[in-house]
Amino acid sequence: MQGRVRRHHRWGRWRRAPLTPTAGHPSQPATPTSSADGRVRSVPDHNDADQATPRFSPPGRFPISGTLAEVLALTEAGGRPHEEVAADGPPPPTDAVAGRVMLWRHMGKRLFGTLQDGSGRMQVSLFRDEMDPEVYRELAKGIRMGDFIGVEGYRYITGKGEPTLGAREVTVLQRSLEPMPDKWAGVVDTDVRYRKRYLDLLGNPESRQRFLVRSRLIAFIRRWLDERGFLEVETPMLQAAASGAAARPFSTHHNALDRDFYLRISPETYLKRVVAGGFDRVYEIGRNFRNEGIDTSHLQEFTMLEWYAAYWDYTDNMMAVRDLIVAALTEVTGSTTVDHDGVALDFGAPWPVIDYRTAVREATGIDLSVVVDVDALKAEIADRGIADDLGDTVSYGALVDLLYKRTVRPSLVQPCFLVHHPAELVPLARRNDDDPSVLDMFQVVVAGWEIVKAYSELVDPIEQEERLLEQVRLREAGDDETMMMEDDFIEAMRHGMPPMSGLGLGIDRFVALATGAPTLRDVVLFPLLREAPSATDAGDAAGAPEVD
RNA sequence: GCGCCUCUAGCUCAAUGGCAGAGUACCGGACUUUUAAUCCGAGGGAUCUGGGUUCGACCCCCAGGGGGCGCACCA
Repeated sequence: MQGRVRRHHRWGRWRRAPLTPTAGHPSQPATPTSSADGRVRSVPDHNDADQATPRFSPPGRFPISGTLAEVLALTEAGGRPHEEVAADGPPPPTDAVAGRVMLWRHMGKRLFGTLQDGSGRMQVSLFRDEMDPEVYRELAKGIRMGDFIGVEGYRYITGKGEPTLGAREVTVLQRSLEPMPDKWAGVVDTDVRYRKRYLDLLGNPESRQRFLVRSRLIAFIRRWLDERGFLEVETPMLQAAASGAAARPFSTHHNALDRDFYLRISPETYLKRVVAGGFDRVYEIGRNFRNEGIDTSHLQEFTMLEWYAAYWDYTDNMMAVRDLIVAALTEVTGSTTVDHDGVALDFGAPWPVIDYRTAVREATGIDLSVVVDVDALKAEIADRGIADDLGDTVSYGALVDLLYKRTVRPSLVQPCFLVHHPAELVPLARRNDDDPSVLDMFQVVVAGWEIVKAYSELVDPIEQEERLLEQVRLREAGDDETMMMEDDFIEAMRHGMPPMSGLGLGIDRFVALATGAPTLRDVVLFPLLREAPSATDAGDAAGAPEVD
């Protein structure tokens, strides 16, 4: 890495004399135009990287007849050998393609280049005998990796069987002033991969594939929900009270109102208000924000799917989400088995249903149906040496959660349903009719990752108010991850809410599992990072960011 | 926040405490079927920063910065 200031001293490539007579003169920009015979276009060049404006006027559009993948398929299907196609001289162009030059192999009187666009790659060729030799020379010497070009040409198959577009005209669309990533190794430095994601996408096909899968997966989920009568809605990200999850929020400030707001940690209570308004099935795919630590399975802003269905309970959601996950995996990967860190996760097999308190008892010997208050649970946890330093944990729910995460969750590898969490864990969930100390709730846990959380919703305004007041008491006692009271939400519930069940699915984690990505940062285009060191800071030279 | 690892040419990586190198990219040249083309030649370095030890530091020590992993926190 180097600072901007020094770059121009290193790079001689642009100090070369311009290749065309008019290319170097600002008042006479070398617009790429057809040469006299109308067959090939010349190569405009920059001759000085300090010149901010390119000294040619690249065309603003280039009509293509198809993507590289499309033209490649046509060529594969109908292409004939070059001797045959060009037996009576070079044939007229049949296709027009455009893309970034990834490889440029010059071999004297002919050259082969590889273009890349959003659909893939395709080889193009230039023959000196099929164009003005001077223009051929300019193209052969002037095009560099990273440049964008448009090629009009004819299809043929090379002797080695490679479908190729033989160029009759080449148009330089825009040039690259910076070098491309190593053409074999790509970008390896993770810092560069995250900060300059465009280079990662260009040079690392597996990264590109991951984001393709992400997009397809989200599109599939929308389609799946739309087909089942769900309506996509949007609810506020700026909220007066952060609610719907146990997490610390980011706060921000509205100037005109002179009032602080929180970035939402969950859309839950707003989506329930929408259901109260008569839209029986709604969903939202959007960003949630949580002010927490950074690791491979947590992001500060993450994408969550939440849906709510009136007249469903949590068992309806168990069936629905399993169907969705299996269908989505099949759609984007063609399989119901994914590899995670060398472990094959089989979503196609039955998902066992694991009772939360039973699992905790089997893992620790602590029976949560007997140990029901904070101090007793603390003592049990300390006695067994499961965790120390519990002094600042003030709520029973938080302790239970900690216990589970330490002892049970890591052992849940294959997809499973974890059900009937203790009632203290979620103040918005409905209690079980037979055992009010647990919730009608489940999570889907895979590889120790919670990818789904869902429950039958509490729609009784009286009980809801009581349980949120308990959260407020816990907050006053020092638990900073409780939910806040929302009078407006309670009021909506007092107007009446149908029985319903909601579900949340962590899109980032699902994508990471589907693509075998070891960290969530690999499935987010621009993950939050520390501030890049500034190029203007005295003494700095490493990792200088590209500010332009 | 704590611990461990890491940072060398644009990129990917070498270099017992003794003249900082290769591949690739870029620049010049050769080449009529290449596939990371090949071959010949040239240029390119505050070895992340600052301090220290030493006759001598990419290398050892201290401090700082970026990144990764683990722990903690959390979905």
